[in-house]
Amino acid sequence: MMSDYSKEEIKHIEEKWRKEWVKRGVYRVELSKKPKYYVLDMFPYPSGAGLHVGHPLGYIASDIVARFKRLKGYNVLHPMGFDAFGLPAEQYAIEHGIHPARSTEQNIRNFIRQMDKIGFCYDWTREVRTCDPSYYKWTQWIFLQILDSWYNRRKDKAERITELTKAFETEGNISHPFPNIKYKLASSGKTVFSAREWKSYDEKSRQEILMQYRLAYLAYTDVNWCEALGTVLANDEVVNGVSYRGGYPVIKRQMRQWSLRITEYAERLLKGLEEIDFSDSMKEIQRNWIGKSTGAKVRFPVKSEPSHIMEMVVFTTRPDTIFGVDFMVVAPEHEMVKEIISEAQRDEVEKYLKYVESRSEIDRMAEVKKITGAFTGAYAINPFNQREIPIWISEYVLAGYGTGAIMGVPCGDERDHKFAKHFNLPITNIIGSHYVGGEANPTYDAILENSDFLNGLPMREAIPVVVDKLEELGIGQRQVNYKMRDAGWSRQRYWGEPFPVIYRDDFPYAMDENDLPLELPDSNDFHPSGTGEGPLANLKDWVQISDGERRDTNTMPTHAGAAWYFLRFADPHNKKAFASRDALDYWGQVDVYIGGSEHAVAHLLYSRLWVKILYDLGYLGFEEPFKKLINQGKITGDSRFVYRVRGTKKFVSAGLKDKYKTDPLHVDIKFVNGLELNTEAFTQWRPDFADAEFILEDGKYICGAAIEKMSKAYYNVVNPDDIIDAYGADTLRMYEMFL
RNA sequence: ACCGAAGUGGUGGAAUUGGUAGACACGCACGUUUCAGGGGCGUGUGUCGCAAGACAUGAGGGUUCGAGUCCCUCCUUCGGUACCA
Repeated sequence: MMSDYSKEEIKHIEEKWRKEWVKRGVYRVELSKKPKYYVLDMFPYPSGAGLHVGHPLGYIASDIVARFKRLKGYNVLHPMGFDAFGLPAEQYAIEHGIHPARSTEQNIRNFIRQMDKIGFCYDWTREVRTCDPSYYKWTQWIFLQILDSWYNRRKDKAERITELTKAFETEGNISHPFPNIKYKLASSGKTVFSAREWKSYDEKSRQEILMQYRLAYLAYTDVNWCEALGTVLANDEVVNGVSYRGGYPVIKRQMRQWSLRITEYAERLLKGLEEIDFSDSMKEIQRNWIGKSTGAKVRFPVKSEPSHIMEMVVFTTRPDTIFGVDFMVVAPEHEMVKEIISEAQRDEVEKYLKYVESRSEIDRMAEVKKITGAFTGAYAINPFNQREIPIWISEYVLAGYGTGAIMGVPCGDERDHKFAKHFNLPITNIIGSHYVGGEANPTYDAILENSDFLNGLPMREAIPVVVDKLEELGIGQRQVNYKMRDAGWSRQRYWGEPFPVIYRDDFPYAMDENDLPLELPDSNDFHPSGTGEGPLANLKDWVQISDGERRDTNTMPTHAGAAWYFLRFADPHNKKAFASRDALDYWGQVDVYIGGSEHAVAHLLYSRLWVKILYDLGYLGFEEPFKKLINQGKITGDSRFVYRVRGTKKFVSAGLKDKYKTDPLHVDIKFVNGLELNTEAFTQWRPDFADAEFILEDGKYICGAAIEKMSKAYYNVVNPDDIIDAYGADTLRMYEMFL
């Protein structure tokens, strides 16, 4: 069974054939008359740590599929590339002064070396890197196409902005209302305008209006701002409301940023799931993310001390419970809050707002048991029975979801119930014996009581009755709501694609396509500007083009380059287009896509979005990028522990550890043979172990063991290089597949 | 907290519809082999017990003649929760 070849011979043979493959170009593919097959791995982020044996798990599987299909006579596209923009390279640059371009280049070289050793049959002539100007030229180009588009709800597809202006010139926006229902015209305070009005607007007003429709648009959105560090932080860098580095307070701050109007595609992204072969759990995750719910929008008049004439709008999936509304809750950030506070409540509300500012969204959702809130002093009027309902603010209502306001029905909703109990608000029971006071009952089956014209109706049947009534009285309507929000597309970072726009009079205009790529300017200062803008703001000469012209100082997120790279592989060297239509038509969709389930929402949704937009605009013949998705699973590591006697430098062998009070410490598996620790190597590992003493059993130090996820932090990583050196590439491949 | 997935020997995992739990393999132990070795062959290997046997599929309940599989409650781990990739 086992070959009689030595390590050196194995190495020699493998190297010889790898060179031969490259020399003969055996894995190069071209367009042909043969049927095609496209096998793709999710391209890696080239981290400084290199590949560990977990990475190749999926790559080996796809390699086997590619080889199989090739032998079956298919023309197989099996490329590899690098998702090379990203935060870690930038942080590395700040800490070590090494330009991200250089560290990224080094890391990629190491990745390729490691992958080559494993003997993958990639067509390296097709390699793409998202940080390469010849690649991101087309990322920027696609962004400009998105910027130049709007979503025509009547045709249910994206169209060019010129189509919209044509409509405005003939009939105003009557057929195409503002996508954002909260938006009102600055000039009139209205939401509609006529053709005549449109023609009377100046350039800036027109652009302002068009911005409300564009699929890529500028708007004020929240960021995590850390005053002490003078920078915007990723959610990952914020832990319990303070910065991960340094522990400084972090607050939310509004910044003018790019967003993609992915919400316009919510329904199509949902429907598209039916025709693609993803696992049920994957589809479930995407469905939940999109979060479609049907219900009604209800308008309540508001009675407040400042006595503005106003109303508030809530979205509810349970309009049948409208007579059980005992309070209203508005998100603390909601713009109406400041207009309705009564004098008596002002101090309390402001104190509360200060508290909320310090809380991350995740904290707000996570700590549901902790009930907080403040009464505004204002009241909403139930439109059916004129009952006065107190309006509260509370962090459990999020501004971004629905209308940012809810109606509180304590007998039917557990969170509302806890809120009412906590603040001693009266609870109206509309479901009779289904509610006994201990906890809420979210049933649909109860017969309604205390509910005026709905009395005696089962709740399920009451829903259409009450919605019809709302529509009849003009105080509400049926409404489909999606939990998904538009995608924030600006990052205050250096290492990403610059936005190909120029600001004139503080308004962005698309750059000329012929001037792309807008290259990332060279820099040796990667520190944030301190003003909330990214490091690019430090490069004054680059930012300020002329007196009236400025560049955007943000860059795109890494999702941008990753949202279309599978298209570039079809025609990676094309200088005239992101890929030729011939190549796109031939290679088409990815037949099998292999990668981790952690990308279920971000990468996979953005890729689906970009493909749908390009399809709508006529650049593609298909609407879904990936026909079939396979999640490859994970490799666990076999960790080893030593046991330090608490408060000493003595380490006790595993068999004797129960005789002492000990703390387990991970020890690098390099120093352990089976379970036996190489104590000499261990003492040299770290300075603080240099004078370690060992309590041995049978003359040996035996380690503890556990199976954990493979991670550098647990010192249980296995580098594929070592396995290949010891056993050869085929052994690694077979072994991983056997696992 | 919410959404998703998963918990079966030392390990990877079998057990297609509710019908012999642990197939197959890795590892380990012992033996064996003109046996360099990480090779070959054999035996053993869930736990307790000398044995008969009893107990075992994250925990606890339930349905059933019969539950890893169905139902309820709970626990743990992993992934995601919108600026990590």
